[in-house]
Amino acid sequence: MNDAAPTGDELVQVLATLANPHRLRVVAALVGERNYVSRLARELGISRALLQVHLRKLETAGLVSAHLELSEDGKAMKFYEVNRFVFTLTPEAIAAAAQTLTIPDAVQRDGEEGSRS
Amino acid sequence: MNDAAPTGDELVQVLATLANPHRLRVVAALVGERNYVSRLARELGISRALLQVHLRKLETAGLVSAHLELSEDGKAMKFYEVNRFVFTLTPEAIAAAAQTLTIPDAVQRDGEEGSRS
DNA sequence: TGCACGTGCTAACTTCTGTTGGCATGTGCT
DNA sequence: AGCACATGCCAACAGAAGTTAGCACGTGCA
Repeated sequence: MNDAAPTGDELVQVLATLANPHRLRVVAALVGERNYVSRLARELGISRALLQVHLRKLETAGLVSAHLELSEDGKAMKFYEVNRFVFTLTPEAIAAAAQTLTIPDAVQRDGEEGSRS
Repeated sequence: MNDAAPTGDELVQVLATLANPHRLRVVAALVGERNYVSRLARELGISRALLQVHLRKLETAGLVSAHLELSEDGKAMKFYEVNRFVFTLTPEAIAAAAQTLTIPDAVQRDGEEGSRS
């Protein structure tokens, strides 16, 4: 989740996760200000159910992380915060990542093995 | 298409475009080696129709560019090559981009404009 | 003429994703 | 008890995206 070359699949996942206005806003809202689900949903003006889905995707991609906490009045609240990450997208970086993509399904011919850097 | 802060919508488009194994491979195949559609399709092992769709997306996102050329034997061939681009993905960059996202759909109420920060 | 090779397009199917709404759980306070 | 607020999950729909197959057009060459 750093600047080191990500695998193709990781890259695809991160990009797919970030390629969504809602999730971009979620990340933006979380920068420098951790928050819990319900409140975040209110601030962003979207439903909790929807936000949860997006948060889950972000978390799965490793872009945000969550931890459950108990507020003073005993309520369980799930706080989210953004992780530090840096992804640099250039043709070369993509070319490198593409070589580590898992094979769609088929051939993977023989003379091919030296694949992994 | 450079390192300068992209708008939210641009970012979303680029990320969505790159968030696909096939398109990653296409970009990879095009790095340092321009190619024409039919040949590229053969090399990648995918159908021309499919490749065309992906190439179009890549082109729309500004990641590759095409120009029609006539081969020596008079055949019209469409050559593609990758554009130079650099996108740096960090929480902060995303936060900045998110602010320039076009409104999802509805209200865009009046007192809303100075919204952020 | 017929084949090989290049281009482009579109209709149709399948699969994935986003989104909503409802219902369940739990707590503290009046 | 009833309300407000927190969490979680799931079924269902709508729409977007990926993919295939087939057709059109063009050229050069045996």
